[in-house]
Amino acid sequence: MAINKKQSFGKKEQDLAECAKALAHPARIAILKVLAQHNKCICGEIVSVLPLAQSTVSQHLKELKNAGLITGTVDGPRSCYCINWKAFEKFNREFSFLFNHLKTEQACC
Amino acid sequence: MAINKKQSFGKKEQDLAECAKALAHPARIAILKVLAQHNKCICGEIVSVLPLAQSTVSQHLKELKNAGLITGTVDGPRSCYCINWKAFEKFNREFSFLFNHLKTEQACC
DNA sequence: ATCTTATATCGCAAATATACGATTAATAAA
DNA sequence: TTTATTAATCGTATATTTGCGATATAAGAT
Repeated sequence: MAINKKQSFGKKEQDLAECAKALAHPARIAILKVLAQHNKCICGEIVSVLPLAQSTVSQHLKELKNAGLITGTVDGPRSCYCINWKAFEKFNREFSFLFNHLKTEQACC
Repeated sequence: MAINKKQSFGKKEQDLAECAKALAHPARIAILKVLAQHNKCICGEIVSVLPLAQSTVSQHLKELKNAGLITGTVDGPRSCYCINWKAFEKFNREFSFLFNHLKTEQACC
């Protein structure tokens, strides 16, 4: 694109969009699902479950971490990721807050 | 990318990701916010509020409509968009459902 | 010290998204 | 019928994302 216009929107809009972007790929949804089901540190199991190369999974994990949706600690040759439930709750809260005006009214089209 | 791997994931994951992708831009969040505040059909007002060209806004509206998050009817020289609250509720439901395992437990990292 | 194992990072190619101006389409107004 | 007016679509350039193989890194095992 010619210019990046994202900066011209409010911080809330940018943050929400950023978080949504992290969720905008089935691989990352699948990763989160695995993490949620375990709800404990798991390591290379994610790669074996997903139909993607190790490097690709690592990249997706990095994006989820950057977005704050998961936490991760490196522990030598293996690392450990967990869901950051607080971030999810925040996302849900912000998300609802933005749109919870007049929800009961009927749309006209 | 060489190959599109999105198809190798489940339908639920794909749908959720698709919906998240529609939310993954501050302009579209801003559009939804405006629509939510009005909760009635508004037309060119969106263009005048956003810092984007008319054609760009139209494209964003199209994406939101494709994702099912808004409804739109063309009415001659002006069109009319509304939030599809049902779609939002569904998104919220699916989203929570995917991750509501063991939410109360503490993550380990 | 070398080998193994698990994971991150780099570099690249291909696909998709973003943004705009120009054009088109479709109705209302004159 | 001609002339606005409003919004969709087309064509396009540029930016970003996706995905992989190759390589690097970091610790444990031998």
